[in-house]
Amino acid sequence: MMLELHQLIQLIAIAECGTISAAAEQLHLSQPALSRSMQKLEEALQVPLFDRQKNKISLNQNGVLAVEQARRVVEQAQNMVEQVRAFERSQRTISIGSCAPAPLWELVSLVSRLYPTMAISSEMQEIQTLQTGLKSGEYQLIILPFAITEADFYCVAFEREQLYFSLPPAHPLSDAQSLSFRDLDGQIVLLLSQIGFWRDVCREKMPGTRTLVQERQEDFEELVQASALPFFVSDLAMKWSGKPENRMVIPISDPEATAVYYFLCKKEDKKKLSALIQQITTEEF
Amino acid sequence: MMLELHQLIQLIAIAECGTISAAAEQLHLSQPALSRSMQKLEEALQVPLFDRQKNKISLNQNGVLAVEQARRVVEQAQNMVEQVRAFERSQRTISIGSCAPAPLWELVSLVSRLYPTMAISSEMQEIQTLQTGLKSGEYQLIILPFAITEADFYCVAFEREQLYFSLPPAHPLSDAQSLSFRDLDGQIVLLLSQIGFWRDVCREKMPGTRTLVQERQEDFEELVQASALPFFVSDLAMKWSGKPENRMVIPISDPEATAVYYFLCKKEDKKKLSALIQQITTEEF
DNA sequence: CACAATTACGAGGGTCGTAAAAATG
DNA sequence: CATTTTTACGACCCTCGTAATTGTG
Repeated sequence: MMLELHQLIQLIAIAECGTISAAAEQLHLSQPALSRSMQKLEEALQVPLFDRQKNKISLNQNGVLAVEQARRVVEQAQNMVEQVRAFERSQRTISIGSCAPAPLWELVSLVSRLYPTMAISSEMQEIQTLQTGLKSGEYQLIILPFAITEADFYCVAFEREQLYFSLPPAHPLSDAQSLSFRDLDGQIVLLLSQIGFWRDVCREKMPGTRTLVQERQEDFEELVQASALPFFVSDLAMKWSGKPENRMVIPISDPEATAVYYFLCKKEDKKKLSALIQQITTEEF
Repeated sequence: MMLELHQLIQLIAIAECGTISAAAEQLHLSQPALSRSMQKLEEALQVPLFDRQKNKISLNQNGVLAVEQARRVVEQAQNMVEQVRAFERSQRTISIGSCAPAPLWELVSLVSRLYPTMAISSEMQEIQTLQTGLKSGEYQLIILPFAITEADFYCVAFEREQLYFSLPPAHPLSDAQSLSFRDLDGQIVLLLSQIGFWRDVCREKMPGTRTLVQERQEDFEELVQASALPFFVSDLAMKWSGKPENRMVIPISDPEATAVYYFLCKKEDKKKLSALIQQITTEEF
């Protein structure tokens, strides 16, 4: 005779339900089946767990202890299942964290082509979170707007993004060859919420600006069409989605309007990601 | 599908044996049965655990993690079995510790009459060990040669033992009415090894005496018959085993030759042992 | 060719559910 | 009389072992 997990789960159910009948129902099992199963458990333990009166059954002191112990065993087993599943999942997914949306467009497409069997999970996060996440293994690779030198990290330039103002033709500054953040500071500007670290740049360089932040892409598009408000575009955004219609696109001259994205991964993962790294370092962006 | 303990045990066996065949043999199982069982396990976990080459099987990374986790689960389960069994055993046994053999004769017989369903385990131990053992629950009741007052303990006098010298008639002191330890100090004395704290009394009161210590009762009896050496008896010993033949029995006058044994148990156990305590406190010894 | 793993298949053991019995409030 | 537990019994699922297949060193 062998102790089995399902018996422990049943024991716990009985402890929680009070009667065998109730527990059997909860377990989608017939009453007699559960009754016999508990007899088997007592047999396996070689210890009586219940006080049996013809009509009623209740845990004796052994039973109370056994339930307590069984909870630990079952918890440990559930823990095992979770851990193994999580590990397996992590084995076949590449988690990407980025400080901005644009690099993901290129990177996700690249990764999915190079590692077609892998699942890809990508998200935007605070720069600090990205770094600790890379260290902890939450991310296999991250995109930062600057290079960092850390012993465990491999770091290489990935691509460049240039920010532009998008202005309606009627806008007083729409014929400028170039503008700075200051030129539009104080005006109302349309913004998408999911723009990562650009949000911080915006706050810093245009502190007097009221921003209309749109959560949803569609709402943003709607407002772009309907309003004459300025907003931001970038070379990468236009490469992927095209130039905004009926708009003047004017480069922003501040150095902060140009981002160079760096690709980072753990050095121990360099081998696994070698195909990707090769692609990045050789490809022309 | 349900994770089961026997599958985890099998997984561990495979990890330890290296091949399914070897593990199957160790588990007294056929090779195909074990092979299928592991397929079921992978199904239950929804995670592949093995690298399968037509002819060879080996744990993959998931498998290595799973084995590690499985060990914990199985260990926890074994631990559960042990704990529950130990508890059950402790429930139906009364453990008695004594500083000397004589009180056990009466006490064990008393306990076995009063609690016929209980198993009795009795042993002699150092006084210090007895006290800590009572506190830790290793003993339900102990016998000490003195009373102690401790908050958690219930303490009551149990019985009295008076020590005698047993001398051959030809011994120079054999006609004395009474003797002290000093009177025989320096002579050779026969001793049984299992006499508990009397051994300490002996060492202290007769420091110059060489003792011939016999481990086995039969050897002791043999020497008693064959030699003319003095040895000890007590009123309780004589009550249970009779007077030694062809010997003079002479009381020892030192106060240390009289022991008053005290019965101690945890106050929380007083109720369980009430029948015994009633017997002890009312009975005349 | 010995050895290892998987697949196929029939036998047997074990567990299930239904039905019945016994006991209790 | 409803509720709860246990026993009895037949059905069925599941796992086992044997045998056969495939592949490897």
